[in-house]
Amino acid sequence: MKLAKAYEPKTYEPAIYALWETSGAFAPTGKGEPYSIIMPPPNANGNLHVGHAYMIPIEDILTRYYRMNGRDTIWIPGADHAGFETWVVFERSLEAAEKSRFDFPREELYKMTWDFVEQNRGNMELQLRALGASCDWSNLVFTLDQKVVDRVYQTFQKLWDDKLIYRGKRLVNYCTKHQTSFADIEVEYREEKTPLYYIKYGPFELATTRPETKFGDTAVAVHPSDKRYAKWVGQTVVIPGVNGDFEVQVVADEMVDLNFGTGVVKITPAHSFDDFEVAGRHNLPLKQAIDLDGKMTAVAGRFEGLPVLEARAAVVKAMEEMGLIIKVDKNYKTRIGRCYKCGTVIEPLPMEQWFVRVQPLAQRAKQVIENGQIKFVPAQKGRELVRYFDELRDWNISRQIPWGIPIPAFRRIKKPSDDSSNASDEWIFDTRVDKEEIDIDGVKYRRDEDTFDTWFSSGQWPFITTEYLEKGDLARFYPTSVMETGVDLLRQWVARMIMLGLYATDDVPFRDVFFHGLVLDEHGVKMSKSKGNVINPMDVIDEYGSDALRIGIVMNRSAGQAQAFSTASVVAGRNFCNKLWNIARFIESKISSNRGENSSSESSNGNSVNGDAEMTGSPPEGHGDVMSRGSLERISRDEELKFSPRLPENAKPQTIADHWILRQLDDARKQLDKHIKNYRFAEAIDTIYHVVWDDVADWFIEASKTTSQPEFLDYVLDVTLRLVHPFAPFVSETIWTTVHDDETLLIAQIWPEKLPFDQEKAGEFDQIRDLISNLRLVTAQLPSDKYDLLYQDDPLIAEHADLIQALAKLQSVKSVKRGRGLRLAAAGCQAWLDLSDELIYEHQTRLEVRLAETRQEIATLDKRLASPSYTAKAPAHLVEETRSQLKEKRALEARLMVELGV
RNA sequence: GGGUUUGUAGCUCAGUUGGCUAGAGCGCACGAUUCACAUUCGUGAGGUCGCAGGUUCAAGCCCUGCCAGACCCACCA
Repeated sequence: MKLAKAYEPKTYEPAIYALWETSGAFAPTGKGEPYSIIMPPPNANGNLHVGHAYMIPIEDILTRYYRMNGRDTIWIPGADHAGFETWVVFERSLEAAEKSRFDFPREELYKMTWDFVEQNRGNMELQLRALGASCDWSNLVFTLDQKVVDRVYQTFQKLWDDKLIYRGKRLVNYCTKHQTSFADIEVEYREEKTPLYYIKYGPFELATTRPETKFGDTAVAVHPSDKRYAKWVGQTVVIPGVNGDFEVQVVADEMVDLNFGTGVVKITPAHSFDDFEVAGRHNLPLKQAIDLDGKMTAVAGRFEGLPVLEARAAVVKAMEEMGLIIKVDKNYKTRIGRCYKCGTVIEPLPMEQWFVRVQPLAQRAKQVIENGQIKFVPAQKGRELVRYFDELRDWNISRQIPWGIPIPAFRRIKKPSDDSSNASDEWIFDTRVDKEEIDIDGVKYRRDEDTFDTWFSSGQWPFITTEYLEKGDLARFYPTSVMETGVDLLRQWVARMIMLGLYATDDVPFRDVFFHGLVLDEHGVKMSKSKGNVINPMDVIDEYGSDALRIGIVMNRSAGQAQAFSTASVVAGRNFCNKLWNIARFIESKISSNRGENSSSESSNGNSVNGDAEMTGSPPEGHGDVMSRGSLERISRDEELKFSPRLPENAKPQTIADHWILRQLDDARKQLDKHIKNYRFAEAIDTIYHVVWDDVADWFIEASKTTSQPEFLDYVLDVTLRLVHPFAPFVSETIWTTVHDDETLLIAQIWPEKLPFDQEKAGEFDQIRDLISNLRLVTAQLPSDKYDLLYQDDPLIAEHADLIQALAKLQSVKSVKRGRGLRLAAAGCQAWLDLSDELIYEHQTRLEVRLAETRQEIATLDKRLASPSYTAKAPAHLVEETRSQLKEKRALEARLMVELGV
């Protein structure tokens, strides 16, 4: 059978994923301390973007790591109905069919959107699988699932009963095209040029960019300390306008900037957020001049019905004719809010909406963060939230799109005879939202047509998905262990989860929060469709493999920081997988040749025994072999599979290299534990990358070639695969399932515990390594040739002569009575490189440089130790360290001097 | 304007409570190589850690100021 030289991810990944999924390995075990992560639900009918390709690996590393550590682990996937995103796409498809939302009742629109989503659904879930997400699919939650709706209604009712919900006329950011209001964070502000009109305004002059809102003016404001206008404050003045005279009050308010324009501001409470606040402070009436279609209302008189911009032009013209315009600054620039989807200018408009009285919730959330009950990574994000909670204003939870959870509220239909003045009595809570009208004791009510802000439901996500309040099977996973999400969702999502979690469950929704930063393009520029610099993670997987993408994207990245995507890192990730693959190929070949001597029929598929073929067999066979495993009952998660390092009697570490590699792997294990605990994923990748490449491959495997012991090699591979698995699950599992014929899966194995090694022997290998490095350094400078190493009374060299000869590529290693040639500067050895005088002479300059460097270092250390304040104040162990360093350097200096023959 | 954050090798970035002789990947230079891997191996060059002060025995890390960039919030009618 042809030997596949390289690891081909595409050949194995889908089969490996299917194997995991069908084995039941993703499900919690019900044993051990719970560990839970809830996946921020990707858009159900969208595609994953490169941000997901960062988020999913992080969550998967955590999940796999804690699963291997014997925790009762669940990672709950989700799918988001993506209210607004989806609605925009769907509405565009309606427009394409020359239809509009106004042609259908709400139920039908909802159903149509549902079907639309259904058609486009599934991609996202396949892509999560391609990324290797080991999430529990059986517990996937869609944001419009009945259980979500039920719980959201109960929370709404609780808020309602606690008088934390109210109906208020508030200015909303309104897009007249989408016919919906937006949260502040959904409005995009851009600096734009717009004329600033200086106008005569009764006894005043003032500047405005929006003359058409004049019909909604109910006051003018001046600064309280402005002497120029003090006499007017409190009076009502008559303003001649294009529709005749009208009256406004003069009020004094701090919001006015003394130095801008004339220091006088016209107040239009219905169409400006600031003015609305001023109106609140001074009890000013609201006059609406613009309606929901962006056209002038009846208060505009003869301008009624004109769209805003036309009205502005017409009003300006009329004012010019009346001589009310003093001057126009055409180069004036201001920030204008626009709809982030369609670019329409956002109008501040007064609307009746549902609001959550948010401060009581916010203050509680703030307290929890200040008490340290939720750990933030990076920590400053917690402090940012504390400030945010203090400033947070009441939360508008109404949205005017049909694609969402209907608000369960009905308003009494007034009869002509009614004279109801108490507004709060008109609304009732009722969940029969499928009915347009309901009848209670002969009184008819009409439902609110609005839906909830998606953040209102996703803010309850942790306790909804775990069915905590319903005391469901997953309730033990609440609060969740960690919430992993993007920094951009700190306020809109994380803040709301904390507030609503505390409110509904009296507990924090999660213990830790980890924020990942934005993934930028290769040049550090934000990705966007319009710029055409979007990287599709599926293309990357296609070219380099899933593990490569995962390593490449997690490598060189720190929490909360926006950082560039690097193809070079993905390439490094792919090379790493290939390296691991080849380590396994090498070890497998040693094991199988060993087996070949002892037994005759070990192959599980009945083919002739050939390790290489088994390991790298062409895809159909490999695939079949892989697929034959993994039914649920075949996976044993029981005690006997526990990793207690299962070291066979004949696989004990023997050589110093054996002890050394166990020490290196054990160090790596400890490092990985620390890094994962601290959410330092880039460092963890770095650790695993180097222990596998530098230590296992470059030193241990190379050393093992002189004294091969297959059982021990097998053991090293076993440990290595376990350590690698959370980071590169596909390649590690592919190797595991191929080299083991015991039906186990790596995903269900236990993380290594302390490894058995002899510290002293490991140290001896360090010495040999040092000598080999030294030899390589010297010979690299010499003409390419093979040289002889001579040693004198050196048992360590004598014992490991073969190893040194092989790794340093020497011609021979010989014991001599008296050394000659170039004395080597490696610590604690009596060795010479047998060189001619000419070659020693050529090498001398290098040695001189090295000697000078060493002397410089000695001087530095000397100086440090000479300072009495250092020896007195620095910690004793550091002073001791400095002393031993100095001693070493002095010894090196002496050896170098011997080499140089000085 | 308020706040956060970044500035470390040619590029992308690490550097956890100050102990560093400042690291990694990629790139670059030189050399090697039939038999696990050219997606390889060995060796090396390359940094006054944005600038200027300060604290300390010791500063890439702490403090102050400045320069340059990014982001968030608020916003002038």
